[in-house]
Amino acid sequence: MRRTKEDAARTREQLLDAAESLFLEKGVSRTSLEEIARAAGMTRGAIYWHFRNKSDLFQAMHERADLPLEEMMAQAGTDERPLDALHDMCISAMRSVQEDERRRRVFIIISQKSEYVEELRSAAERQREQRRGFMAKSLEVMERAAALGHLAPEVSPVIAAKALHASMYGFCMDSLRDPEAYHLETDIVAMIDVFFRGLRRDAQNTANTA
Amino acid sequence: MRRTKEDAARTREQLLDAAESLFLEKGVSRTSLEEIARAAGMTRGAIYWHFRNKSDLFQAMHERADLPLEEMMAQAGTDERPLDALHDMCISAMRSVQEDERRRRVFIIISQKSEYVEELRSAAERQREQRRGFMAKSLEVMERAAALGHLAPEVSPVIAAKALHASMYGFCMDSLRDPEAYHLETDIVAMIDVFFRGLRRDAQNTANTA
DNA sequence: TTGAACATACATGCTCGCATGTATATTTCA
DNA sequence: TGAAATATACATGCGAGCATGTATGTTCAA
Repeated sequence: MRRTKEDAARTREQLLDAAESLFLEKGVSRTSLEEIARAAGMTRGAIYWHFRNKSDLFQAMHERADLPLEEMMAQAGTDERPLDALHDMCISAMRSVQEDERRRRVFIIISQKSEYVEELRSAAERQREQRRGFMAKSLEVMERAAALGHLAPEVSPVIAAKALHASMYGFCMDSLRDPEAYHLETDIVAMIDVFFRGLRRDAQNTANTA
Repeated sequence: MRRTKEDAARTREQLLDAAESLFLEKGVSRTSLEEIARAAGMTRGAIYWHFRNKSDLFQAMHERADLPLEEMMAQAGTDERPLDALHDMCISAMRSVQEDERRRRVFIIISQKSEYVEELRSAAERQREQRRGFMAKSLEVMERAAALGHLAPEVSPVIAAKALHASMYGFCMDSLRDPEAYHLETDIVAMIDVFFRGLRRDAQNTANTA
């Protein structure tokens, strides 16, 4: 009954798919490994072969839907119009969350269907690191924007960076909770525009936000 | 062993206190009723006397820390400077979350330590209603602000209301995750200022934000 | 003395982790 | 090259612990 390497890799993916569906539906803690295995057409033996335990499985599911924010940020860091680049990057990020089914589901799971306590400590720390990375990068961008005189003088780069993260997080959460009410092109983009309006020195510095 | 009514009421509060602590520490699903009872110096019998089950207990804990957003909003609705009133109301709300220990803990529990699935369905719906109420009220305020010409013409009231909720939610979540980095007077107020900068027609309409 | 406010006991059901079984790939070596 | 040796990819079974719910005591205030 032993499968080929490709079969095994496929099994692994199926287990992750099943976990994703069940976590989304019933929550992480209320989903048993038995259920996951059965949904994937396997038994628990398969899970214990591919993953050490439930936390490890969760972690793998999480990593499979990772959003490369750091890289997207890095690009904005060198642009001659930092705020415009950041603005576009935010839209891209929101788009990737809305359009990538898997990513959207995993985001819902980590934000609404799991409890961040001992068992998922490493996952929580991972998210913490991502936040720190985002903050650090966006702070760089804001400081460049300030140096170039694009940032409103009454807005400090640190506050701008913190506000950016909080707002983007909020946009993301609200749109996940009520997808119908947050259409990307009409709502999300407009909300991001409002936010950046608060950051810029004046209207002249605003790029074409058609 | 029968207590007086006051004793019983106190027992109930102690049970809720214990649940709060343990939910925060270990997550809702990983906390057993046995643990809660013992932490309160009781047994599970006491819990089943005061509450129907775990969900009911959770609900009670949640209601005990309710934030009267609706009422706070209603006040802003009649002000002659709607945006200023809303601005101040946001700061008040954030302050009450930061200063009320119980409210802060319960907010962390509902946002990070619980899974919104079947068992907590009613709690989730309750939060949903709160969001809707907040949205509706803030939309009214934004429409008045627009009618008075205080809102920037390129910002629609609907978008303003949606952005307000998302941003406030984000501020709240970030400050709960990393309280040290979000001091109310220096950081939170400044972030709220940035947001309202994006809403207003121009600087002249800004109140004294000393 | 009755019923409110608990305590205690028990039945039931689940889940995890591990240990072991087994059939098939894959490798190795003559 | 081909068959033995071994690693791989699971399936199955079992025990132990734990959580919930309920049923039934027990005690004391009113």
